[in-house]
Amino acid sequence: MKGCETANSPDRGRTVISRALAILGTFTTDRPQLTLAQICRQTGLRHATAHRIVGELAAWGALERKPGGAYVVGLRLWELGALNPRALPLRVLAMPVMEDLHAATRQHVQLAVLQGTDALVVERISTAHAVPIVSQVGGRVPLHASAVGKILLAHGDETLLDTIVGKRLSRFTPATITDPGELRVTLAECRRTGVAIVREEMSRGTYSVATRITDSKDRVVAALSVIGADPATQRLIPAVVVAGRSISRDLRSAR
Amino acid sequence: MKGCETANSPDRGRTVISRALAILGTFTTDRPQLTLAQICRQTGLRHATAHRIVGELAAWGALERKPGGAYVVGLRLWELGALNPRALPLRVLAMPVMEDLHAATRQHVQLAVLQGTDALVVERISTAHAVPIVSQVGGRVPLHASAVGKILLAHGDETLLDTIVGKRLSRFTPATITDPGELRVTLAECRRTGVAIVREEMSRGTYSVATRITDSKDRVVAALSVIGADPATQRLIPAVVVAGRSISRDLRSAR
DNA sequence: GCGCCATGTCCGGTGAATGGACATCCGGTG
DNA sequence: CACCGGATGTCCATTCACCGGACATGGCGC
Repeated sequence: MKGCETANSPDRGRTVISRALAILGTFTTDRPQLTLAQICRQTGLRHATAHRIVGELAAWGALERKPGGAYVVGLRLWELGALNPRALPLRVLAMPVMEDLHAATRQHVQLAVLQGTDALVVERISTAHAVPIVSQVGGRVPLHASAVGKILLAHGDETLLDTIVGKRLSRFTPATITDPGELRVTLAECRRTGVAIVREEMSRGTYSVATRITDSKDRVVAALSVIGADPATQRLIPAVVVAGRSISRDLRSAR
Repeated sequence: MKGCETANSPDRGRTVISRALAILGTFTTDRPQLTLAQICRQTGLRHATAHRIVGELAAWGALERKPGGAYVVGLRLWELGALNPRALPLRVLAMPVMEDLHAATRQHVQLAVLQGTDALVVERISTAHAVPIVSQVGGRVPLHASAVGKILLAHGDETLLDTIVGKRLSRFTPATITDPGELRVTLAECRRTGVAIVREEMSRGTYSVATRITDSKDRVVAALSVIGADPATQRLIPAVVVAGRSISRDLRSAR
């Protein structure tokens, strides 16, 4: 490999594929549907170009056109995404255990994996009467302020931690850890105990505990958490750990 | 110059995007991971071309490289696919009701939407002790031999039915409907009653009933089914209908 | 009517994509 | 160990698909 890491950042992509991917990248949870004009503005592409690319993507099923004329991500992409081993296959294994954990605790149960510099929520079981929480399936939560995030960060690459710290630890509540040193101590604790505890660090009135999920080679591939409304949520640590190890075991025997 | 069409591909897509999509399209539930060489064989692309495109897709996160060298669909695509309104958002609304239906019946519960000429299973709740079934989340089931499929087909475009009938109705069991006329009668019945009943038409020993899920404009957007092990599964029709209407109502108020 | 904006279509110049050739790395085999 | 077949990775001159300015269409409000 040559020193060719200057590929993407300087300007917007020159290759057709990068443009197509840029178009796909404009779709987010906040903006799940876009018109052609919006896509043009977002990507900076000429409308003729965007029109052609979007047309091709839509013809294949990567995008779909709604009656109004707006585009949404196509079902075909969902189908494709379902093949990712850390998403749906993991979920299929984890779901029964998550149900058990939910039944035993009556609290939100979350499953997340590492995606870039965030934790991606792959599955969640909620109760209508439990604490309202912001996260959603398919959404992201910060690594330094969530229980699942801390687990993933603690077992992640050293450079990942540097990246996270490097772009400053954003504050959500007074309890959010924003000091790099303090974060490192906390993460070391996570590695030692295998458990992460978060007390109102992401939003007031929510407490959560998380544990790791490992694959057959003992690599941490996901994190499992329970989210409650009071500090006593800590008492659920044993339940979470049991569930986490159960999923890890299923994962081991499955592959 | 042009004399290089060689053997396999008469006139494959010549645009870059179509090639990239062709590469993505080679990933299926049967072949969730592929090496570069396999991708080349599948798509008929030169390895230099595939190498470059795959590299670009992987850099963006549409594909991921496993330790062994094989590629899998990237988590970023799952994240994108989660934005499709007929996939995850629908699922979020349907899930609580599906749980209820599952609790009340102790049978498999399935949610499917129309994708091309198949029914795509978007969500499923299973029990370890229930009938083993072939379908899986992210997988497809035939429109003419499954309960969810019949519902979707009955309310689909007229041309869709022509297409399905046109490429012959494949037989899975002696009970599978393979006669176009008989199928049309069955579908008319589905439209009239709002319920589809399937008795061992897809696999022996499985019986299922399905109902439709409609959006705020009364368009059928999905189908909900319960799958049991004996003909008495029909007694669950009222439960399925109630659940289906409940989801439809939630769908109406949500958007 | 008229302007405004979004979408859709066309065509000539040109630079990104192609694919043949070469290089490297690995596991199997005589 | 030398050899081989197959897979991955890299390079570069040729050329053809892509780009984007320009024009056409269609809806909406004034």
